Amino acid sequence: MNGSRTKSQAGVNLPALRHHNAALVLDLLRAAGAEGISRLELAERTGLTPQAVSKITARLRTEGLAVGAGLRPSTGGKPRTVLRLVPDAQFAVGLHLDRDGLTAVLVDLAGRPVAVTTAPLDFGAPAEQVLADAADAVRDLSAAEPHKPVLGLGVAVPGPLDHRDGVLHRVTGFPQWDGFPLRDALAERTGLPVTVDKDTNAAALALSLSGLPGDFAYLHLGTGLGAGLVLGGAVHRGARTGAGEFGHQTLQLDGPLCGCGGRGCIEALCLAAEARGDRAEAARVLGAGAANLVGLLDIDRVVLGGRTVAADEDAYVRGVRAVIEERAARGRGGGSVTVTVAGGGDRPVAEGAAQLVLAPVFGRVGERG
Amino acid sequence: MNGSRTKSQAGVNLPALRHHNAALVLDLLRAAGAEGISRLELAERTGLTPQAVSKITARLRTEGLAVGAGLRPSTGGKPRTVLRLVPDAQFAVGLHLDRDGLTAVLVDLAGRPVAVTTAPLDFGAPAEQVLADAADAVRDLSAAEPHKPVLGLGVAVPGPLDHRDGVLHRVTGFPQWDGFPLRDALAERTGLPVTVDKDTNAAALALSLSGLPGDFAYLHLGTGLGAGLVLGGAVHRGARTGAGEFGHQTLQLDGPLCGCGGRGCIEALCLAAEARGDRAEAARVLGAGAANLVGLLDIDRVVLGGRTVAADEDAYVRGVRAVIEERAARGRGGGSVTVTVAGGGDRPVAEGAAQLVLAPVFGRVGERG
DNA sequence: GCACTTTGGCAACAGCGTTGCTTAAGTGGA
DNA sequence: TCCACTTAAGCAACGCTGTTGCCAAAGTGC
Repeated sequence: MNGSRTKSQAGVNLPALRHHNAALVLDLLRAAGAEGISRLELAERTGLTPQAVSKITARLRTEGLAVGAGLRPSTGGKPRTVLRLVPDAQFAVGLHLDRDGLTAVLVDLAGRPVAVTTAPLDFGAPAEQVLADAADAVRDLSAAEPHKPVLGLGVAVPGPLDHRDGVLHRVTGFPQWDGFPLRDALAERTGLPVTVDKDTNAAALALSLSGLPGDFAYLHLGTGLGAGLVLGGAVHRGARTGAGEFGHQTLQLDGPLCGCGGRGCIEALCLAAEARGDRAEAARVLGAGAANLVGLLDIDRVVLGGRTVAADEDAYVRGVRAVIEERAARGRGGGSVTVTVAGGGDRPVAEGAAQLVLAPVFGRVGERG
Repeated sequence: MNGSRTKSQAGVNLPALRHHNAALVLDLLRAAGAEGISRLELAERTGLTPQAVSKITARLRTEGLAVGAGLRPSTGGKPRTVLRLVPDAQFAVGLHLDRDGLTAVLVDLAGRPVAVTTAPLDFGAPAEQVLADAADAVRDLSAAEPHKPVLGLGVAVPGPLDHRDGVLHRVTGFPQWDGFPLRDALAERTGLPVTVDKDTNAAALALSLSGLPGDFAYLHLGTGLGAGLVLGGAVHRGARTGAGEFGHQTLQLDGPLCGCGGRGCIEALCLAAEARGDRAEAARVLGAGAANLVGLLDIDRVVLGGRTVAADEDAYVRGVRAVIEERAARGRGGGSVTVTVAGGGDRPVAEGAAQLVLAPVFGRVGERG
């Protein structure tokens, strides 16, 4: 109930209250997974009374979003009824448009993929062609569950864009997309509500909704270096969806020239080390950037991903962890920061794109969303 | 209504809804200042119906928090009644404990100081002595408005701490404060509810509530270098209130040794340049760090403050702005970032400390607060 | 002076979570 | 086997929220 106030419109009336509490309960059901959760646990976690939870879950059951799933062992009285989300009540489509390929995935309410399509893609081709290919993939995928509602289409793209109106800015190397209204164009072709976001934000959202606790940064090292930030439990996009520009942070004042025109950028240093086979140095550079980020934002975890990291996960995790721990030892000895890798290569990006659609169902809207 | 979900307890019932909407209206009244705002504008801004706003403002008027303040010019019908916050209905005390001095300020609901006290302070003295001095200052100040309620005491301290339980961690150079429960100790001695935060966060909060729009970073360059971040309209504190560790970001890999034990920290580079009289280089270094931050978080504005900046505001603003603009020109040409200075030296810190108490009244709670 | 516009309060209302109570469904000792 | 006890969950009444429909108040302008 906090966050930006600048645009206002934050007044809450009864329908909004009802929707909020229902989303809250749905989110807890989702987090509980197949094991389920009892009404009384829901009441305890939400701060609502058990009776209120009973009413809310009754509505969810009539809508087909929740069902009973057995009983808990008795603790001396009537056993608790366990409630569970019905994952295949609704679906969402995620679409990852990359420079050289397209991945589309149909996920259920629990975020699990039920159908996947991949296809080569020339992102430099005329917009009409790219849009047609994308719309075809989405249409094929939607047919996989013909009788269940598809809530919408989430799209992850590499370049800078405006998350609110879904208009692309100039994607590096593909000037023809500058100013292109991708959201509206795809909405028209697919007939679905469309949400667009950066690929790193989608990956971070997928990680956040997959149960990763606390605040974290997702660092993606592939052909470039970018970051997705989850702060206060929500994806931080910034005023212009530009947050996460990590690769061109200056890490070496007056250092070697980078392709962006700057000097001493993390991306340039890191990829140069990788190119000359010095993986330890690449990891150390990435670690220094990660440590900067950890200190600045006081996050709990750093998650590494991308093709370059996937090639030698251990080396990168060890190298990054070493730098962060060394710096933490010099500062306050407080909470330890976890360094892990995101498995699955680029798959999380497409799934995260689908989560752009599902997140609002569970009350998980980004700040300034 | 977004933000962290990990700790739950986010269920909203009718009293919570009422409180939220009342705080929302109060915040708009505060932002409108002495000019006031009409019921219909409030309705438009909140998304509530005019009748709901009428009910809410009627309650606020009976509580003495709002009053009518004249009429707007008619636009062809009955003129709108303007409502205005009653700033002296309630007060809050802000306390800034610095290494060598103490500043206490009594502010009204509008955040305006009505009484100020400064005193020398030896932060290295025994805790009992420091607490007694602080409590005395607070008591004297509260007496300035004897018949009006003082909502609480906000305290800003230099070192790392936990904002939630108000316990200090080891303040650099003052090991005796490590683990000291400052919040509870001061609450006992003053009889007021106490909120504790880092000095840079307090300054950032003061700037945010004083009407600075959008997201921004406050960079404080004095004896050290720190930052306060306002993201999504709220102060970002991070998991352990440690966010804003800016001075020891690595900006020059393997650069000169810093007092913290690291190499190439912004603070070391910046203060070294300042020490040898090269102010342009100091500003350039600060600008490089600021540009990193702007890119990472996609913020709208950078605010500079602190004694070192105050000594030559123009040089720092120009230097920082130059680096940010140069880097923006290389990236997407999007929204321009504003670079300004926070006037008033250290005064905003004490006022921001008081705002720690006032912020919840206006529904302005930090994430994970 | 009268028609019109706009503001804002009054009264009735729908719907939210809460409270008080009852029923359902177990455990465990006599 | 029975019965007292415990715990879970629904029913009914309720208080309070913002909303809706209506009307009085207070201006403008022909």
